[in-house]
Amino acid sequence: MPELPEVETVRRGLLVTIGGRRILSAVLNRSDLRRPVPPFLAERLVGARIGALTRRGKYLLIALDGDGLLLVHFGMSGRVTAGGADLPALRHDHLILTFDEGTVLRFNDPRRFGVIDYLARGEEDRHPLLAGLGPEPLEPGFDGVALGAALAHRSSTIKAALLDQKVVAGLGNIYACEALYRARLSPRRRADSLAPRQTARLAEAIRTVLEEAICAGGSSLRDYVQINGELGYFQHQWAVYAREGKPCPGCDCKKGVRRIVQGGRSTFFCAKRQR
DNA sequence: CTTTCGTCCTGACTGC
DNA sequence: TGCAGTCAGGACGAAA
Repeated sequence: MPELPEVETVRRGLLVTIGGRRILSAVLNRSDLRRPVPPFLAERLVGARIGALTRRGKYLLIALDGDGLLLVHFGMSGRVTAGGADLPALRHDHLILTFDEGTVLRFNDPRRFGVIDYLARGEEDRHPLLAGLGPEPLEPGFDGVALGAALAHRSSTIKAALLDQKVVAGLGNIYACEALYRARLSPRRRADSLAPRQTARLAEAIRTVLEEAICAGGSSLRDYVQINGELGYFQHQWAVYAREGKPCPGCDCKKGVRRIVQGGRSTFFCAKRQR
């Protein structure tokens, strides 16, 4: 479930471990991920030096000298770890990169919902996976007005809308639930029913929950780890997610946190506090 | 156009 | 202990 904070944590970790390094070897063990990995990927990577490391929504973009970009999406179970050459190869290590000075980077994804792709620099805006993405919630332009515009004329629930990457890039199930809790908005509200002050509150809640999660190194539920293998610890700060029946931290309601299913996804919320 | 639903996949967990 | 069944969920494509 790597969402924006987890991808951002990986990006920052990679900055330190592989920034400026040269790729000595690239081994692609299997290419049948969510979409096929380009067959020429490995040969393009060998010899390349790592340039800028950026992120768009839940996508990690690793620039290579020359004119290429390595695009990585973690899907459900993807993880990237960096270590020495002594680390044993694991099942589901789909891409293994060895760098000068001996660092070994592994992309591991048991469920293979992840994506690895290669694109030319300047193609970012046209790439099918990136072209339709909504605003970056941590960029300055993201506020209640922008969010309100994205939610206008949407009849779906606000919860479903927040999971739509066209509305805002980077939220998944965990942070959508947590942001709605912080904004005191019911996940069952129609997306287009929010008043301006409510969209402002929600935009601010999205921003703060993501920032706090990044500070905590992300949330570790089952699969996610930071690139050094350590767990994130934001899961200890969840107010509602995966806390069905437990007391809501913000009020004394008897029922506690409730779980409902929306669009096949679990939603956790406090019916008293969120309206 | 928007929205919903089924699908992909494997590991962790539950219940018998 | 073992095995079958269920569940989790990001994003796409098809259908409504």
